[in-house]
Amino acid sequence: MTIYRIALPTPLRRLFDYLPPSGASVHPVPGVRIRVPFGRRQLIGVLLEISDASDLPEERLKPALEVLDTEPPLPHHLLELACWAADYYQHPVGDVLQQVLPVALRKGATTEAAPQTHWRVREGASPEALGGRAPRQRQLLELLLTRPAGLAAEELREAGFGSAQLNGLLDKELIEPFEALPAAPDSSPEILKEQPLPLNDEQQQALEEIRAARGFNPVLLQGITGSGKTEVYLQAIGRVLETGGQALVLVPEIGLTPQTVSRFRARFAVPVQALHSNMTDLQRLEAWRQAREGQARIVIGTRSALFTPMRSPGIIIVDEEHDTSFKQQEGFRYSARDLAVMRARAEQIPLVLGSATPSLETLQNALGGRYRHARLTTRAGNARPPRFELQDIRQQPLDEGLSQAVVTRIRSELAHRNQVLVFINRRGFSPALMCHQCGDVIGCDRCDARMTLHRSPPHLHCHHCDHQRPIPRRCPACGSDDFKPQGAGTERTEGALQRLFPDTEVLRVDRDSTQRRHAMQEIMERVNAGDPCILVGTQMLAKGHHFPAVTLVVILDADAGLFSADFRGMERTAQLILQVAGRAGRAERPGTVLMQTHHADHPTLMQLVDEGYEAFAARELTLRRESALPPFIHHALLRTEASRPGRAEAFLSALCEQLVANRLIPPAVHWLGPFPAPMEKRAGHYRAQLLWQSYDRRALQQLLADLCPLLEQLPQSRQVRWSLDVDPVDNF
DNA sequence: AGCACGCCGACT
DNA sequence: GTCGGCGTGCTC
Repeated sequence: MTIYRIALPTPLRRLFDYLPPSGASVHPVPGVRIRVPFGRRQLIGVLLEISDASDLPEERLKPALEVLDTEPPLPHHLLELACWAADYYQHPVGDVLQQVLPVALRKGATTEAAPQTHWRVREGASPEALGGRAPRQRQLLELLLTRPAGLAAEELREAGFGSAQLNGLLDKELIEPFEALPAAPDSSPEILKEQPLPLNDEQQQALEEIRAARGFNPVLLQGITGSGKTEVYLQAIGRVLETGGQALVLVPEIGLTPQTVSRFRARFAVPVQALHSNMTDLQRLEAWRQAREGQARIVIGTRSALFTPMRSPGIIIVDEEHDTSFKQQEGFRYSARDLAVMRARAEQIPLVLGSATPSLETLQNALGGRYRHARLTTRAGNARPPRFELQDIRQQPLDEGLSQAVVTRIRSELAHRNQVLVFINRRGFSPALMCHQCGDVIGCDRCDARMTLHRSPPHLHCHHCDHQRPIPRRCPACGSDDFKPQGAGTERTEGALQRLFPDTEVLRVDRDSTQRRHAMQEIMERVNAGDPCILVGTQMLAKGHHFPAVTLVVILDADAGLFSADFRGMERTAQLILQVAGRAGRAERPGTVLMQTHHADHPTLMQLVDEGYEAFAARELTLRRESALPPFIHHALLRTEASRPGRAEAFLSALCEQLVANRLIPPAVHWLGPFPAPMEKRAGHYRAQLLWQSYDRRALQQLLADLCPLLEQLPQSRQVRWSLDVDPVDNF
């Protein structure tokens, strides 16, 4: 008897047994997709094992319907990696495999190249027929005349032609569509399109570290902003391309800007594929396919691109490795950065983890000798790093959050025709609306949180559950109509600065102001024009873009992360401050970073400012070691939520009792809780959590493996939603 | 997760 | 009388 053991996209943590499809003679290899009946519907799963027996009686087994692949879509080691990750993150393997494959494949598309619409010039057609008008149509026609084999509609769109021109030429019967397989991208023998930049000694040293060992070779590339990390990436990739290899580049979610991609395309003559969020399912599939076939030589993408198969993997680069967007925050809570290490090991290739402000996890691995450590400490082209100043605002009068000293500095910078960046990590007008009569603050009905006041358009908005409502006329508690906004967000700061500097353009950059299509592009054009202006914004300003004409960066609320309940608060704050600081300045105009604070004598803040990130990180690592916190100890956080108060906590208590009763907790594992989540009520649900910790990863894994079946069996589990976060990046 | 079954309240 | 609320059970 032959049994197919299949991983299906359900939250059930097990494989399902099927009989081979009727009429099957040769059995497929594990890894192929199979369509099967499942209850009353059909699902596409991945064959993981072929066995000769099932735990179920044969009459309960159904035959599979159809094998969809002749060859597994994922190469063996990626399938293994996905299964390993399912195990490690305690996520159902069927769901993991589902997420690892391109959407189109989940829905049953073929991995073979699909025909696409192409356009070519009709026989005998000539540009003369167009006369003097329609210059764009003429350009398009001329382009097509140079390509007798035709061009894909896709390529034409990329070249800037739309349906207007195509329809125009079609109407005149000058061109015709036809279906064809996508052409393999140009495989010119040339690798470089432009010459590499000369490297300084540190960059040269870094490049040598990356090439120092054959096979798996993880390197932390720690380089301050502007030190030329990207040039090191490019040259490391160049070497890989020369020997026929491919490169995978992972960037944070906001980091995948057209500029990033164009820098790679400008350097290399080889095909560069970017996987970005506004591609259609079929476009993504085609990019994925080209990577798998080895045609795409460089693949750039965010977290999910980690699982892109490559025919000849040569190097993996994780840029801004400290960025938390590499960790998926729901469902399959994997860390693409950590799995990149696993993948590079499996594929025996070098891995570069790049950052100006490495995560303490990665830094500790480098300091402990598990990764090589290359440092870039000087800015390219003699540019000076920005100078930091703490602006003590204790007892100072503040005008809507702005101290007099800060206003004066902004004025002086603008007078020198420079640009100013004001960073405030809070959107909206003000984070709280208070009744001046009774002191009541308007809270969200569904969360233990205050509602943020927005002025454009005027409404109250809960940033935790997205609930919105109109601003009440009268205080719900006392009936007064005398409200006072408390604290400042970007909208309020923008208004205050516009009032103080009426002749200067104030540009706000946050999620709200950039929602409109091309809004960010328009702002960037204004800034790039170079005229004096003030940029006000959230951390959106800190990522992706560089502002060479900015000479003054003001951090309005440097205290915000200083006393966070999360032990990672200080690390995040330091990374954010340095990231914002790095946006400013160029060679001839060094930048200043002015930090408004009530804690100008805070030792950590002072150390960060005076001695830099590495000294800060060393101190922070000592604290973490002494307090038995990650990266020295390993965490797994069990989050629960229920619609009735107390249920989530009771569920966790019951779980603990069971675990203790069954002696399932290894001595090396300790736990904290259950306790209510820091914001107990959120989006109408009451939340509780339990934190597992251990110095011994294996012991922790052992416990987690026993934990999940128990969680599913607990009688309360239908009333409680739970999720397990292994190696959480925020403990909330 | 889906999807069905099943058993009690306010509607035409 | 039925439409539909969501508790419970199952998926090879």
